Amino acid sequence: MEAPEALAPAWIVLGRTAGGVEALELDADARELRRTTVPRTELAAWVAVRETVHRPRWVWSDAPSWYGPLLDAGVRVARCHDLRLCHAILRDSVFVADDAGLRRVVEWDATPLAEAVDDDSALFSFDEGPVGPPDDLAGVAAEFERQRLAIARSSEAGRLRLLTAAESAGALIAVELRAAGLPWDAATHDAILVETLGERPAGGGQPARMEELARQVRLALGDSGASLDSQPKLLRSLHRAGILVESTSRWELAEQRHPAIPPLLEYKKLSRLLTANGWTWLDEWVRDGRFRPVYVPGGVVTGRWASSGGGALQLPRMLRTAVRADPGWLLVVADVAQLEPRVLAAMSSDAALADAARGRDLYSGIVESGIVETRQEAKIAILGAMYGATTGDSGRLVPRLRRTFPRAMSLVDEAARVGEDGGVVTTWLGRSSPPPSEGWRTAQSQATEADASAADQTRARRWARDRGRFTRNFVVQGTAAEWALSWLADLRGRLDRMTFPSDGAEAPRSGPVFARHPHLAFFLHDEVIVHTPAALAEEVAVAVQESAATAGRLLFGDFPVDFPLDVRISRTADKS
DNA sequence: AATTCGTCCTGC
DNA sequence: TCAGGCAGGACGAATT
Repeated sequence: MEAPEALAPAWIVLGRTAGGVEALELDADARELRRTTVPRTELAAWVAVRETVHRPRWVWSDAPSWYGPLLDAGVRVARCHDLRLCHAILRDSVFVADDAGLRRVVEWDATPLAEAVDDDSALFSFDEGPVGPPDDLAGVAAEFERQRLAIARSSEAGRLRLLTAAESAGALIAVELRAAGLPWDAATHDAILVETLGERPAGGGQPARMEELARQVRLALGDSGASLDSQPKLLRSLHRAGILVESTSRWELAEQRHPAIPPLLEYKKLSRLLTANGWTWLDEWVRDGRFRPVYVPGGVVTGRWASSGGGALQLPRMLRTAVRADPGWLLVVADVAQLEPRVLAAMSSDAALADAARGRDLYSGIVESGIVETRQEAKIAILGAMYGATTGDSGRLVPRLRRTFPRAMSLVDEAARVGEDGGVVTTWLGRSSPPPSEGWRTAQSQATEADASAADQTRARRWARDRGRFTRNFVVQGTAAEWALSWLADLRGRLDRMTFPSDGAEAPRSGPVFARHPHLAFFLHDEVIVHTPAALAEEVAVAVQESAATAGRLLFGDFPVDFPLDVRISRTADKS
């Protein structure tokens, strides 16, 4: 080999120069081994060799800008450290006491890359500041050293290592998900649209069924010119017809008894489908049989992913039959049952809640424990506990949970108290909530002064409770996101190790990089879809389960909580 | 004319 | 389906 084993790099830091790329190879203790300049055109091949020989952790400013082009060139890597994402975590984490100067470096507080990339004007504007983090080797290596030290000096170094590794794995997976795409059958989608909306109008105008429904509504209202697409105008038309609603929202309309209401509700439903996921969406987002949304790891304060473009977070259920595996391939669709309460049980060491959850539907387990009558009650009670409900059925049921699951409830109650007091809360692995805004703190301190008005005090209390609900949910939602990232990262590794049957299915349309392995095709909070050669589908289904168990052990050790999955093997991603 | 705000609906 | 957390996107209306 070209590099002697003794000099095998554990880390390779990449930075950009005018003509190409500079690489700094480091050993396991981050001591410098070599510096190399690589012409841009040779980067993919250079990376491929080192990946094959050494499997280093690639250290770069951000995964999309580095890994996107590498993947396009057919090169995958196993591990990376995404400095931009990890900076955001370490900057805010209360587990970082000695930050090695990390919090003083503002240039790494860049806007999420997807925003910068999507906004063409940012490329040409000079007054909006940097669109991305620093990218020269000196700047990148310095930030890496700060992050390395910040983690190493933390009393919770193990958790932060896990979190930064999981976050970085997520960064790779997000790029790969976009490159692979979700197999999408445009013909099925079109058939659903035609069946639901009616034929697509040739020369503009509305689909046939919507047109007919609109006619029925106008007839029933006795208002031939009624506008159904403008909320204020529709509201006025309804009032003129004697339908005295305060809004045009579905639940309020549904309470009314009037012949115009059923066709109006149906019209609104169809209108929603047409505008959000109609033919325009299909033309714009589905190419070559793939839906390729932009995933934004760490895009949500809690650590959940966001998405940008295509509405990947809101694929309507009725379109899931359009998600269709390539010929000879299958989809393995898996989601976790009640992830968040299970995570809560584990992080609070609440054995009673873990018992109620074990091996079955958690809500049924709570019913069996006797504190509520029905599964539905159990569900709204648990959701109320995690979201901070104080009124209604949910708020009424929460006190019962407090008696039966005191440890779990005190964890979320304490998180809410800290938030109301202006404090910071932290997930299991160390992602901390942002501190309260200046305006929030000002409102709180003003409300305690002698001349504070009743309105000031009311507002301050409301804002305090709002923030308490946020921090209450933050610890659970954020830790669930950490579990999900661990699940995903472990699964990715298992899928890569599976061998493609040589005489098996034809290559998928996902591109050459994904032609030889089952690969992740979709991820949303607690659900994954794997696109796999049919012969490997059973093996993939097992791997998905094993990865869930591994994620549980990785985060919570031996604490006896399980994470049962609903796993389906199918041509489509239909939910039964 | 361009940008921001508010409403509504989808997902977890 | 209301309450109670986190999102994205479309659209019309209001604002600049």
